[in-house]
Amino acid sequence: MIRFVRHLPLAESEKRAILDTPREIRRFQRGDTIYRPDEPCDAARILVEGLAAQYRILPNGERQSADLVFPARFCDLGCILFGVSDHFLAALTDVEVVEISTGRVLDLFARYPQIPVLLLHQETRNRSILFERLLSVGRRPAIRRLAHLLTEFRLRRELAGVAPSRAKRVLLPQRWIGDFLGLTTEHVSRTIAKLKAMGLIEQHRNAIVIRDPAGLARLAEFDPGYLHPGAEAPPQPPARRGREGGATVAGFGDRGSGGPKISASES
Amino acid sequence: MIRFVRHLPLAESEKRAILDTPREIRRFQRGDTIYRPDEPCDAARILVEGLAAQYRILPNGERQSADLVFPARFCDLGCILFGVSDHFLAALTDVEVVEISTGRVLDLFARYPQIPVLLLHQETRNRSILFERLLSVGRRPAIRRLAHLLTEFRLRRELAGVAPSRAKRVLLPQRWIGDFLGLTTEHVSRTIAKLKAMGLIEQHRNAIVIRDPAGLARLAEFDPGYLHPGAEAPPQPPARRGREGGATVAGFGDRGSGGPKISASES
DNA sequence: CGCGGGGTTGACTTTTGTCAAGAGTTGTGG
DNA sequence: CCACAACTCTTGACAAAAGTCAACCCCGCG
Repeated sequence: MIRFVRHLPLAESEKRAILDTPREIRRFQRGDTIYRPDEPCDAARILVEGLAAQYRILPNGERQSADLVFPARFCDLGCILFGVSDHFLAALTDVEVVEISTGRVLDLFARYPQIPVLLLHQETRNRSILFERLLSVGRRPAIRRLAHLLTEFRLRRELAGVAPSRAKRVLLPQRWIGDFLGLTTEHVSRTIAKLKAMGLIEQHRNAIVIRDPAGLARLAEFDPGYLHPGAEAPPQPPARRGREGGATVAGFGDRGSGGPKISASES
Repeated sequence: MIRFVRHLPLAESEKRAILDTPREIRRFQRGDTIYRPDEPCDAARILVEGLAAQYRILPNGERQSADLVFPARFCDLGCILFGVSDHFLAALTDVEVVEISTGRVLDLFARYPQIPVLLLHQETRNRSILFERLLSVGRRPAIRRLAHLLTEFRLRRELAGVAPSRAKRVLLPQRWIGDFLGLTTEHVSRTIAKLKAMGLIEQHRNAIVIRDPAGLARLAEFDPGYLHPGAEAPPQPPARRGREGGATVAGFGDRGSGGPKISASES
């Protein structure tokens, strides 16, 4: 149930502390709104199980989604740091969320300085992903946008440990795909049809299955660098101090630099 | 020169430490590329003077810009945290950048845990701003996009301490405006013309001057919440509890901890 | 069964992009 | 100090991408 803590790249003592922190589990079903920006908000929320999507709305009701939230991730730092969240969170599947009160989180920050650093990593990566989404929406034509989104989600699921075969299935209502890509559902539907006609994907019921990951990535001109693949999930044993003027920080030892490259085009 | 440190919401000892850290100043002129994602990168870069823009490019050369970098801000956390930066930084004016080697920055992190927390704040806000940009590009028509961008920049400059009258002048090539908004320069030009015709802005040479800030904000359906205005510049935030040097996270003292109960899942 | 929520399809509209030419500016060197 | 080159911005005619509206299909479900 709190298995998610195990996957964080933190030292044992830090995990201990998190596990010892009082928390509350809340469950939601697919389609529920987990939180909204206009509610008071005094707890950190961490997704434990399921999949959720962050989005904002316009006065006319149009929605734009920024990103998916995967398990073991903070849903909204804004809530602890600013006391408000700046978006809606929707449950894309049945979902479990852990809540830890803001006060306790800040306490953890103070006692375990590695935690803010970890979050800083995650937030920096989150911003990078968002930047890439903006690039898609701003400059790529619909078909590439879609190819890119599908490739990104597949890759992120793999990086999070999902088996490649499973990661090739994307189960996401077209309405949501449109909200990620800034497209209408009609256009999403037509675009999916094109991808299908090209033999890059197939559809089973409401799921998209990537048939040719490499081809899809090529069409998307996908460059995985922005995901900072090296910095992902693999539980990182507590680090000893690095050499060279402290080139590493405990817990994030040798992330990044020179890091492992993931080719977008594996098949 | 390092006046920028004074504006950071940190304790004196922390500012001292930053000031005592060896660093290097580099200067660039308008139009220069300050860094690119394909270069090795082993230092944190903090903008001291001037204005810069972060952008990514597509293989065909199209650009999408994410955000402006204002003075006293880190340009790219990715560089220290992951050893690569994921974007280009262009100097929009003549610019001064301070570089502090990654090793020393990580050392500062370790010795002054408030610093990562401060950066976490900034990065969370940065992501929020980026989210709003995505909302613009994905869902708002060109004229609102532009109105929104102009309003955002004006407001952010005011929040950073620029006099309102000065903040109403936006000096930004249309090429860049297009890169922020995902539009071509031709379309930007036409859109500016419309805003002008509506009496909301005027143009003097290459500068746009906001004539009717309220009207422009209204057209943009601008809601400033995403800027987290409370969390901005004011050097010493209100610490209601422990002062300076203690157990509280500078400026984030005690946000509501005694947890009100949350209602269970809604439908 | 009949209902409803996705998803699909087609005809048509609107927005934005493309291409091309021209007008202002700015800066530079002769 | 002028002339010209190099930008940047503007404008127009046209093309393409994406949106709108409306009907319809397909299933799963009560």
